[in-house]
Amino acid sequence: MEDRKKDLSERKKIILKAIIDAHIENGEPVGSKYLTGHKQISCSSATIRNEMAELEEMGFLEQPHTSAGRIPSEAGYRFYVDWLIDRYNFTQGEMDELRHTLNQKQSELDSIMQTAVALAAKLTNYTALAIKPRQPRITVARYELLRLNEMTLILIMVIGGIVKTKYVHSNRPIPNEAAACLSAVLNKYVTGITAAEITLPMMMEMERVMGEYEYLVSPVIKAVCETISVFDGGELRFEGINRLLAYPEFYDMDRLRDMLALFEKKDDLLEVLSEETKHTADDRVQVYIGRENIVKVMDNSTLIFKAVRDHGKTVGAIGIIGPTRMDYRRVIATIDQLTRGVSEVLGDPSGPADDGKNS
Amino acid sequence: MEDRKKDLSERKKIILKAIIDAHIENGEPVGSKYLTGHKQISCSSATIRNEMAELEEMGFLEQPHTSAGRIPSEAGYRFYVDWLIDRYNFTQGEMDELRHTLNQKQSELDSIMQTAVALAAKLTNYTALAIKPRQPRITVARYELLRLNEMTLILIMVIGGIVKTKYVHSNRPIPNEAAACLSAVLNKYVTGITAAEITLPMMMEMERVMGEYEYLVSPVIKAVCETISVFDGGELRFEGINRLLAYPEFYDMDRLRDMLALFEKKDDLLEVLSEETKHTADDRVQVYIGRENIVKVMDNSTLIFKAVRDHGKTVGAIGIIGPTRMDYRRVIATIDQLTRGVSEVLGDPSGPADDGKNS
DNA sequence: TTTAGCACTTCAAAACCGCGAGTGCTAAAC
DNA sequence: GTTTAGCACTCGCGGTTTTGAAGTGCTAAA
Repeated sequence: MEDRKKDLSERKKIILKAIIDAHIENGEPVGSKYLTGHKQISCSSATIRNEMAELEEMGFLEQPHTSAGRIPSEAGYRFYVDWLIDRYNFTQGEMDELRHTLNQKQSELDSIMQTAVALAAKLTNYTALAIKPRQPRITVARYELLRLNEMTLILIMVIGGIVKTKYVHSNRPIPNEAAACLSAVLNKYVTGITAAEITLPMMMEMERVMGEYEYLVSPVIKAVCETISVFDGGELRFEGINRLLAYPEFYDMDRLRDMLALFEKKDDLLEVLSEETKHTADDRVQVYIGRENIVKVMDNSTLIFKAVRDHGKTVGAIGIIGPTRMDYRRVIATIDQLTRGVSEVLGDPSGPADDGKNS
Repeated sequence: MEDRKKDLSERKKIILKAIIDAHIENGEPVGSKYLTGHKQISCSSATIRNEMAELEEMGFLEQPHTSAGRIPSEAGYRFYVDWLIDRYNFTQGEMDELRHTLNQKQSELDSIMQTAVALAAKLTNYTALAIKPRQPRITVARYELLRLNEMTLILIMVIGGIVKTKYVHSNRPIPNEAAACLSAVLNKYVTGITAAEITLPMMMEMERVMGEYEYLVSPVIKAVCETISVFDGGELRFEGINRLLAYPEFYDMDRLRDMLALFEKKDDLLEVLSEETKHTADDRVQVYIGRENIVKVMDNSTLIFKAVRDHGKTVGAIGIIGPTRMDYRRVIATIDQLTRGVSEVLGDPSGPADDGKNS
């Protein structure tokens, strides 16, 4: 990797950066003449043309057609993000707003993520997403049952620090003491194991212990399994979908439709993201440019996200999605600060630590 | 109202209906010659032209420009929906699918609505929406507190048949017995009243009763209020946003953007819908055409929805949103059947009753 | 190695044009 | 009085042509 940095002469780097900056700014192909005005470049347009031709040969630039300027290729953006980009500094005001908004609603992870993702959309003006990754081996830490009425119980489960509730309807009246009894049994037999690990002998054992209330075991266990399977399914939430339309690259109806379909189907993207958020141990902002994304629809889009940690454990991720031509500097910085902020609100000490380099 | 029906001669009605049917079908302005082929119309194109001119004068039709055919005006659609439309009959297959899908997931209102709205989008091929209306005077029926760990309680509330949970963090250790004690106090003092009705004297009284645990009262009450205010905020969920793009009337980027923004902001629409769902006592499918909608963005769109009742109480609504030119027949029938189906699954006896006329 | 000059390419927007659909009107027919 | 045929007129749509600007690659000189 590091040697690739040396592949380019200093002047080529300046030119490449200037081209990408300009293209990000206005979205149009940039020509040699335009760069003449750039302060760090002091050669003529002809020289720049030669350099550009070489940069194209190397795969960092491409031409929509002869006689248009150059636009960055995916490799170009990749090089830019990896080596050329400089750090974006938030103004104090922006930082304040960010902190303030996040601290507003001091409560569940869910609502914090919701605020954060809304903020991400607003600050970057791209479509933002919040990811709750799949958790294939999730277990219940604790059960509690309440008797709601004659025929209905409320089943309360503490799963991965989150509380989930579910009704359980019975076809026979439920005596008052049955609820407490059943919670005790559940807590004894089915804590710390996954849904798949609940075996028939276990259920029979529970029914034996429950004595005359054995008829409640089966519906409750069914409810437990259902809840777990819904919970570990992961979740993907979008905010600011309409912001896509602000960018000419999404003016193509077909692409737009595909994109919206992607947003609605969620499964594909969730799959990918669950993998990524789980595996990447490092705490960097992840940047996937164009075809680096596994989902075909996102060929011309960039996905940027970073995991949110709560006391070292990955509990989700926040990111944005937009055209490959995007303001990487600002977006990367925003996502970085935002995830830090969320961790902070969650009380994670590792939050404010700051290293800055990103991949 | 009824006399307006007489305003139009039988022939005019046939012609108007034919025009609207044709326009719904193919989206293009329909001319006099085209109607000659219609089976119920047996006069020449010239006569039809005269009739059309009169219908235009009355405000039921309009011309995009001279020398184009006519398209229905909003008043035209309104008349069509009120008087001209005939009933759409589902095939047995369609009915079966509907029932079957709805019965799949026999559980919470939330997930039933989710299934229903997905089904609505699929069946109609328009964007579907599920509404949980605002409930300004919501009260908690029952409280329960669990001690999660040293410093945290889980607050469980039964609100309007739904269970909500929330963490309460304390700054002092919480003894085991405090939870039970506090639930008893909550159940005694703050059931059946709205958040606004919790007064300072009441809180002081509770603190007195709680004795040494009085430091828990304030954070818990705060949590209660927060939860209530979030809960009665109402909810609006969309499904199938990408289906908008299938219709040429949304090919205009600006309109599309506005529409998506509407979907994200939700507040406006929720406001309107909460009002409507609450006030309309009757069990009809509601149809709002074009500028009949209070929200300006929806000028060229139609909103169709119907309340979902659970044992007589309105618990939500399901609807669709689409271009003014839409297949009213099918959509109205679909929404009607769908809400009936949901009520049925919820166990509401009034569900399957069937009258059919709609406004 | 850099630069000025020039011929060439390509696309985008504007201008143009003909076609066809559909109308309104008038006058004749029923 | 109502219906119909006929006709002149209008207007937008789609395709083609024209024009112009932008930018390149190459060559030859500095």
